[in-house]
Amino acid sequence: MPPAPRPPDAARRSERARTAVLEAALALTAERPYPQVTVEAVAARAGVSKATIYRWWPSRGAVVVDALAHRARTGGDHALPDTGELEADLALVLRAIVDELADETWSSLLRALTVETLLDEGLRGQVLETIFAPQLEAFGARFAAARAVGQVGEGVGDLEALELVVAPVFHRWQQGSGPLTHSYADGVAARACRALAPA
Amino acid sequence: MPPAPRPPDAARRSERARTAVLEAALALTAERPYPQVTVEAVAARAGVSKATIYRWWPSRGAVVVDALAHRARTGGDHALPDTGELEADLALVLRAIVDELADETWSSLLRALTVETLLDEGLRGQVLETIFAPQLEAFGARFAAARAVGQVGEGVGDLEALELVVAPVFHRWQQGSGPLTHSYADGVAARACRALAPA
Amino acid sequence: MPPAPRPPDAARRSERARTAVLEAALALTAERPYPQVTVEAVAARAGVSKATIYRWWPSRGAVVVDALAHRARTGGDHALPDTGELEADLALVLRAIVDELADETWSSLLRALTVETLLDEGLRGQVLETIFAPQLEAFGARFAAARAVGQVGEGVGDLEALELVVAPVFHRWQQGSGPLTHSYADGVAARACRALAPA
Amino acid sequence: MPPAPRPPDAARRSERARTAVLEAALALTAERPYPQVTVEAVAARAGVSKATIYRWWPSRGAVVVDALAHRARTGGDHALPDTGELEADLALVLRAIVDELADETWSSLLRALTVETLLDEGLRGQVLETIFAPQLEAFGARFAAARAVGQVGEGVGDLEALELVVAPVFHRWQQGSGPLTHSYADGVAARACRALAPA
DNA sequence: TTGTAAACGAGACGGTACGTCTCGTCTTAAT
DNA sequence: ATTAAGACGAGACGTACCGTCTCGTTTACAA
Repeated sequence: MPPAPRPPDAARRSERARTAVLEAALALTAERPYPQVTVEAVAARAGVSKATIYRWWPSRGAVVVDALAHRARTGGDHALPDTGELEADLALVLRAIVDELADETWSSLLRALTVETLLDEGLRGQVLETIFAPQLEAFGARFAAARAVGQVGEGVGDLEALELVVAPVFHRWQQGSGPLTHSYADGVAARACRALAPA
Repeated sequence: MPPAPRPPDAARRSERARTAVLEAALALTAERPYPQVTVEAVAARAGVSKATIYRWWPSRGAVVVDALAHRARTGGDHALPDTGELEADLALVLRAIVDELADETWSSLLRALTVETLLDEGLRGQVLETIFAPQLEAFGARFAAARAVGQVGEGVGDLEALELVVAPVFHRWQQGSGPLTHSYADGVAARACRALAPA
Repeated sequence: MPPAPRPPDAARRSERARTAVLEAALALTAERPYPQVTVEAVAARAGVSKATIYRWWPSRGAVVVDALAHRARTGGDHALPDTGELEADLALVLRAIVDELADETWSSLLRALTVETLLDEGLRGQVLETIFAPQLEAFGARFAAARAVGQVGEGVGDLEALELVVAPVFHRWQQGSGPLTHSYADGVAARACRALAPA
Repeated sequence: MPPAPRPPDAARRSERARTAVLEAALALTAERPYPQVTVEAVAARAGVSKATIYRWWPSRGAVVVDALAHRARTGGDHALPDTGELEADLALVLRAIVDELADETWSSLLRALTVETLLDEGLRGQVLETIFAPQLEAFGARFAAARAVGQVGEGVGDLEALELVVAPVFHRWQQGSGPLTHSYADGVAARACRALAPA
């Protein structure tokens, strides 16, 4: 067995380097085709040596996921609106999502994130925890409120409800199978609510 | 302008080479991590020179998409069962999909396909036409029958209906956010039918 | 055991690339400190890929040795002058050597060659065969003629005689222990002849 | 102009660290291929940080030269034997040199020293002063005695005489052009004395 | 304050895969 | 049946990154 390379000392880590790498990764991912987002390019853009990147992240994908997780973390709360009308609230959220997906910057980032999760099981888990879970929690809170006022039945779990709401939108975005408009968002919200309504 | 490289003569194309490449691509994609499915490896496995691959396909992604499209084409019909009960039929289809996704071979192929469509706009369109469209048509036919017997309302398009049915499953598969079981498939079918039912 | 990487096919080797590499190696070695003569720099200067260099040479040292051997090979004959007077002939040769050693270009090349032979046993043997041996032969021929006319005794081998003549000069060059002038060359030739003269 | 990094205060220098570095450098140089004698390795072996080495020595070569100079300094006197017979005394010395060169440890150190002097002009000068000059002096003393008893002529300087004696041996060692035996040493001594003898 | 420990920027290392380009060889379809 | 156009295999090539390494410097902590 090799002498087990001692892990780096996190206490001595340069915050400057860390931030520069994450920002460079985001910027490059947003502005060029993903295959051109190489570790080399990130290092150059960040003014950091490749060794520093490999010291702290195992792969390009890990950097990108970390960058997006970092942005998600610092991006403020994820709480859904609650006007008392679930369908209207969901429509609002879906319209926002649709708008984001229309933004080429955001779209590029999401594509990159998706590619990496498809290529690396570990990263998928990380995305699940750091990005997906908080969103599920936010949706769960809203669904709980809806259940309390009888807008959602008891038989459907939060995860299933969330999928009902967002999966069609992401599916369409990923397939390019149809337009992503506000009216489409409204329709998805309406259908989801019909499916979720108590029997 | 460069002298425009004369396109190869399709009439003289070696069917042996073509088949070998597609099969090698499928086999490699199924059996190893996708980044290791290189053109070089496909050529070696197929007993074909790299030049031959680049003569007929513009990229690795194109080979993989072609391979899967080929399999889809020759894979028999896509018609959905029609027992008169939409929900039961959809549940059956979703169970079959869930089973396929559980198969590591098929799962690998789908992951590779997804990655390529995310990285190349053109391939996404190709997948849409050669793989997605036939499935949409099959679903559309079944939905039409369901509408005829009043199990599906008039207000929902085929595409939206299809998304309602399959998007949650693929979403969960891609995120790894929950188990992909038969009972889950049944639940998705049930919720989709509630959403689709006439008002 | 790894699958033994098949050796490259020498028949297909690009003479252009080979020549460019050897010339670039010589040029760089002549014009900059030897540690800066990297494989990377040689490749860049030669307009050749690093892979090509590594395909055909195992190390930087091998390239440099090959380059110098190539130059020695194509550099014309090594025959010593023969005026009948051994001492005068040797003085002439040593003056030429001293002049070469004074040339910074040649001096750089020789330094590099020496470094590599010190670091790699195999290269030392190669230098011995391709560069040293021909010179020994040339000297040997002259010594034989000198022996025939009684200017050199029978008891001294060619190798020992050669060392007597050239070792002091190279030693002084390498140590920097004294000036390398024509009169010094004359002195060395004179002393060597006294040592070689028949008893 | 940068704030001119104050040179370290030699008075405060840790003798422990200095000794450990020099000894580690010698040990490593003796026991492994020279390219693997890195500053990192020396620091690790010496139980000293790299920064400490770079504070007191400008380069790896300087450490090695310093280490060998140190050993030479503390290695006792260099006086040559004087039995009244120059040739016998020189033969004795040359036999000792040949024995040393046969020792792989010593040979490794000398190879390293030679490499560094070839790569760095400054180090060559340092070696000349600290290692070569004392030896020249020792030889010079013996030659003076030999001149006094008429075994060496007046026309040959000490440096030239020294070269005549030792250069062939080092030349052969460096080239690997022939065996380094005691009888070879005797022959070199004999030839040198013939060359040095008064006219 | 010195020395240690370790992270850092720089950049060469040896190597993989890319996509292009000769080469001969072998197929193929139009003479 | 012959021929010639051209697809084929093989594989060397220039390019671009990979992930690792060493260098020499810098920073933060310990004695």
